[in-house]
Order: sequence, then structure tokens, then C-alpha cells
Amino acid sequence: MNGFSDGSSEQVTRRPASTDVSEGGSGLPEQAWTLLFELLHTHMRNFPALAAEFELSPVQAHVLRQLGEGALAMSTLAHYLSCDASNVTGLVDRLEARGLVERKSSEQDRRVKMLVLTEAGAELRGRLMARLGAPPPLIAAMPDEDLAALRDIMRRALKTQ
Amino acid sequence: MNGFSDGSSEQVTRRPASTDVSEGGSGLPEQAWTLLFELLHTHMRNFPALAAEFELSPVQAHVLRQLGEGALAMSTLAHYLSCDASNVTGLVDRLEARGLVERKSSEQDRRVKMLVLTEAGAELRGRLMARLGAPPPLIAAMPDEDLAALRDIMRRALKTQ
DNA sequence: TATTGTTATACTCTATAACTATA
DNA sequence: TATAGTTATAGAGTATAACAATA
Repeated sequence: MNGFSDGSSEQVTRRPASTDVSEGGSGLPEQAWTLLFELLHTHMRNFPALAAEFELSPVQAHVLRQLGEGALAMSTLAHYLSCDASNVTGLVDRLEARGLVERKSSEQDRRVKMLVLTEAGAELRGRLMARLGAPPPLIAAMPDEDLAALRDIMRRALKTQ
Repeated sequence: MNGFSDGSSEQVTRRPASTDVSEGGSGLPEQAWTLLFELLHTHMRNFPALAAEFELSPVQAHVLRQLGEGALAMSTLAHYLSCDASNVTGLVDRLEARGLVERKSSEQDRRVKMLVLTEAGAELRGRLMARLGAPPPLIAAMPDEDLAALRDIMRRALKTQ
């Protein structure tokens, strides 16, 4: 019993062992989400290896992703990463030691340290983002009709969020 | 320059700072993927907190997810997690200490140890899977028409994979 | 007083290398 | 010899608590 197959006895295609959130969820949202869930966890599983292509840990990859739009206070980064501020110190220490980011004291509030990418950091981030943006096989193999529909659906969903 | 905005000057709606993989990617797959990417990374960001609801680390949550379908050799689990076998020892030590899983020596090959969920482990896994299967707000808010289309598209994609 | 970032500490996750017990 | 799992070790990610500098 996994507490998730209730309320439906419709037959379900068995997917690889990775998931058994059965597709027979009660409603339409559950059905759609269960299928997306599959794609999503495949991506999560591959993310460390993807980051490693750039000699980054998964968290370091997230940091570089966040650091695209100009300077960011360390506390803001901690909030984005949903982690304690004390972690950001060590995280930034290591990225700074590699010459990818720099700490700059804010002039408005001298407690605050702003993070900016170095040139090397920006270059690496560019390659990382391009890699992240490359559609995985499952997406690349979709017919144009489905891709256009998917794009339009996701546009609407993200807009009304 | 992030190496990703090339080849298109169509106007793009700015989303929250979390991503700047611009939506104007060259082709349909890039456009669709970029939008899915947004949803996906929100989920990844929330995953540790979600696991913590059950007093599990993210990896422990993945282990419980994998351990649904009967016994699993430790080496198989290491493969699923894409990590070294030595990690699985400690990982399983902690889950076993909490009474969630058990090691059982295989009778065919006495080198192999099979992992099985205890009753408590299965119960916890059930609640975890139900939680994971609950559609996030962005999905829950979609109109039925979009949900049905999304479900059908993802069914086709996962089937032809 | 409150906030930003750091340090100290402890635990988990991760990889590598050396070891054991089986095969 | 090769494989499954363990142990030892080291580095990175995480949280909590105590602290310095600044507001």
C-alpha cells in the first residue's frame, strides 16, 4: 500500500521502477501532474552529473544560475536557495577561490555584501545556461504540434500564476 | 551575455529573476522546454523542504521512492541514485537505524544484500508519495482543457520514449 | 535593538581507495 | 580474478548557535 492508488481501478501502464505514483489519480490535475513528475524526476536525477560537466556541485550551479542579473546580496541568495545564511559564506568562499564570483561591500549599507560574477564566472554561466536550456531527448522527440500546444499551455499557466 | 539569447529578437515577458533562459530560443523544442524548465526548477528548489516535512533528507526521500517495488540490491540502489556504492552503506545505516528499511542477505548470492521497507517504512513512503503526487498550485490552477491536453501530450511523449 | 555576514560545531552526502567475504 | 558491500578518509552542503560590525 502506498496510499496513492485509491479511488481508481483503471488499468495502468507500468513505467520503469522509478515511479509508482499511479496514473489513475482521481482528477485531471493529478493525472497531468503524475506524468510531468516523471520527466521532472529524471531531470533532477541527472542534474548533479550535468553540473559536474562544468566542475560544479549542484548547488554551485544553482548559484551561478541566480547570479545572472547583476549584483545580489548574500542574504538574498540565501533566500533564493532556501538555506541558512551561514551556508552562503562557505559556498561563496569556494566560488570566489575559483575566481567565478566577487564580494563587493554595499555603499548604502556596509553590513551587506553584494555578489557579482567575474568575467570567468559570466562565461561559465553562459555555457551552463545554454546546456540547461537544451531540450532533453523526451522533449526533442515531440512532434511540432505537441510542442506548440505544450508551449502555449505553459505560457498561460506561468502568466496567470 | 549568457550565450542563450541568440537568434531571436522577439519580445519576451520577463519572469522572476530565477531564470533568464530567454523564451526566444531558436526552435519549438527550446521554447517549450524553457517554459517547463521554470516549473521544474521551482520543484527542485522546494524538494528539500518537502522531504523535510517527513524528516527525510532529499536523498532519503529518493531512496524511499525507489524502494516501492519489493526488494532491491544495494548495488542497484547505488545505480539508481547515480552514486558510489560506499554511500549507500551509510545511507541505509541511517534508514535502518530509524526502522524504515531492512537488509536481507540474498540466498542466491551471499555477497548481495537486498533492501526491503519495514512496515513503518512503507507507511511513510505512502504518505511521501501522496505528497509528491499532489499537483503544485501552478498545475492545480490550470483549466481542464489545458490539463487534458497536457496529459495527452505527456502520455504520448513517455510512451514513444 | 535588529540585521548582515562570519565562525564554530555537528551531521549528512559524496567520492576515492583499501579491505572482506563471497563468487 | 572479479564482484558486493564495508570501512577509512576527506571535502562539500546543511542547520543551529554565538559573535562582530553596522544600522
